[in-house]
Amino acid sequence: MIKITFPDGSAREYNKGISSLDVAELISPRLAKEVYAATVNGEIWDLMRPINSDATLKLHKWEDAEAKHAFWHSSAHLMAEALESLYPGMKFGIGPAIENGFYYDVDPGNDKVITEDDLQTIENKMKELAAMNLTYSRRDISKKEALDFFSKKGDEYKTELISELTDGTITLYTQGNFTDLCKGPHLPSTAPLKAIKLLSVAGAYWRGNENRKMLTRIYGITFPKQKLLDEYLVFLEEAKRRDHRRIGKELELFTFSPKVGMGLPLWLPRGSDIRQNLITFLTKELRKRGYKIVTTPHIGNVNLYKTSGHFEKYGADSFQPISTPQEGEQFMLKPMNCPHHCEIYNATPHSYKDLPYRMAEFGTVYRYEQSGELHGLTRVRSFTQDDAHHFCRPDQLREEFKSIIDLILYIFKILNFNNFTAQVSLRDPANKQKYIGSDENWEKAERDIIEAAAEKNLETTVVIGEAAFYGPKLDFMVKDAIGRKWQLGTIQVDYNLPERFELTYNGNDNQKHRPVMIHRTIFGSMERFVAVLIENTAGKFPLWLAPEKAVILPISEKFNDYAGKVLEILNNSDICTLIDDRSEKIGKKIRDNELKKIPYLLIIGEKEVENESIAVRKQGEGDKGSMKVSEFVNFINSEIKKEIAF
RNA sequence: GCCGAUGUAGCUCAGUUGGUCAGAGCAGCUGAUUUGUAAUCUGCAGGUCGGGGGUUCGAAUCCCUUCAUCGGCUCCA
Repeated sequence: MIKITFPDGSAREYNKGISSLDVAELISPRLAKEVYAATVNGEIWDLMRPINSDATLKLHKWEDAEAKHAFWHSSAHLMAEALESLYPGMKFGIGPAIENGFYYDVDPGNDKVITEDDLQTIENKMKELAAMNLTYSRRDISKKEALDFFSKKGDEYKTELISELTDGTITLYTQGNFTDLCKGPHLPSTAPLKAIKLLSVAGAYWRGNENRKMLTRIYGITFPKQKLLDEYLVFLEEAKRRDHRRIGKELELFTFSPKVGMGLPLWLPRGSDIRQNLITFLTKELRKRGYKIVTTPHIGNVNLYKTSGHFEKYGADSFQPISTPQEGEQFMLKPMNCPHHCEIYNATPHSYKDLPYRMAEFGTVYRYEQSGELHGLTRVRSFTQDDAHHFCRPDQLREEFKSIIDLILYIFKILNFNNFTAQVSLRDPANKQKYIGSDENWEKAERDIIEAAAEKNLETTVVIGEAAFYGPKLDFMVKDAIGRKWQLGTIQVDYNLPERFELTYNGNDNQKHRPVMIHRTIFGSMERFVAVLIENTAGKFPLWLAPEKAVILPISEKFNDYAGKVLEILNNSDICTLIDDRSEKIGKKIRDNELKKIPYLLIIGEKEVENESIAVRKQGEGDKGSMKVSEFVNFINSEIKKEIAF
């Protein structure tokens, strides 16, 4: 007998070799139907795998990520089986479960192409196979056997993977006629794979290496119930409706023109107002916190970037230097603001008493992003960073870093950004040539970041190898409507540029000392931030950000005169207001302006003219009763104050 | 940059296998209506079917090329 301990601490005895599924079955047959994987002694296992010694056991139902993982991983194998039967000779790369579903990378052969038109056929085949209730069986195998098996099959991708594995750790899984290299875990059988949907097909480099062959990646998702799949598909549709590219067009916020150039956003008046409202707000906040605002040109001499090291690192992949009629002069569109800011620092002498020097600029930069990478406002070739550089003494670094974390959290809170994650990005110690600067400085900077985040009780994930080439960083990430992750704010420690630009300050010992530099953004860029804001709010911006606060709707043309007077009063009171004096019925005007997401609709008819008032309707909420115009002015101002005063 | 797909009026989309196929709704402009909380009615105008080239008696439809967009990959100072 062996003892199995459950998560609640209770324990029971079972026969040696019992499977997790049998344990579930003994607890309740219904539970057995709902579990998809198990964690045995901290390791995720197949339900069928025999437990041969005392163990802790947690059974995973659909709600658990572990269950979904096994479910989708088994689905990937099922898809592979379907593909193999439909396309004999197809070769297989890898086919993992992902956050939402699974994919498989396949090589259909040189003259074959799989397109979205083929997905239905593959899907049907999967359904057919799933209904056969095939069992997934696990087999330990030696490296040699594994290599023999897959080279016989002609699957060079699998043999490549196996050749890098250690002997004794290799397992195969088989269901039906399909056998795959896999460490599992899997479902007991294909029976639970009831609702199947293949979503898209895309290209993906083998092993993520752009120099290697491009395979075909097929994405799909499965659920144990059709209802869950239907809900997921509805969710995807809704997400598409929140896409900032779509809303940006509908609400006339921004556009792109092939004539101007791809990835170069054109801000329309309404989008520009939102952007400007953000800038005004943040500028005010920065001044309160001791920042100095500076302005620098959009280009800089090539030598500036040679000094900074950016030219060597990124010169070849940038917009190429601009030549002038004068021989030998070359300028670059500025890809970042830091070198300019270093030279501003150098323009005046600094005492240790004056540090930290916090220098901020809404600086527009230009980066040559690959054409296939451009994406709405989130990935563009020209964008405005809410950039700042803190020049401080080494002993101030920790506090300075923490104050920036505070600022970012404060701004996110005002904007109701709750779903961000914080990521500490460190260098890859195995790949030091990618970075510049001494080991000592790197280690110190990494320590400072980790400790500052910890002192601020910030929950972070640590990612090795994601650091900037000059220093480690703390990034704030958010997800867009359809789950893609974007980096917004970032805080980066840099010992390198101060060295290269020979920045100094006078210490209390009257000697020259080297300051440390912190690069930081809060929004990241105005473009990306507004994009995320659009998707967060679905275009219904908070009052203080809305381009127009109100629109006046006269019930008929008879009231246009009075409406015009109200319009003038509101606009003179800095409450940006529109008027809709078309010869339309009031219902139509309300509908049209509701759809424009203007926060307040002010209806004016006979009653309002008589009482010198306005009937206030709040967007999305309906009639709020009538008010005097002056009352409305006060009301709007106090509402705005509530939104941005914390 | 790479793989695949898409590109028809300002917007959303119809246009079977090449042969009155250049259409609809919304938006716009006309005129009528003068309206009380999510779509009043009439009429008009709008596109060399992304651009260029080709096949054909005939191309929105087939082929080539180019530009742009979309989904991924790679990249992201």
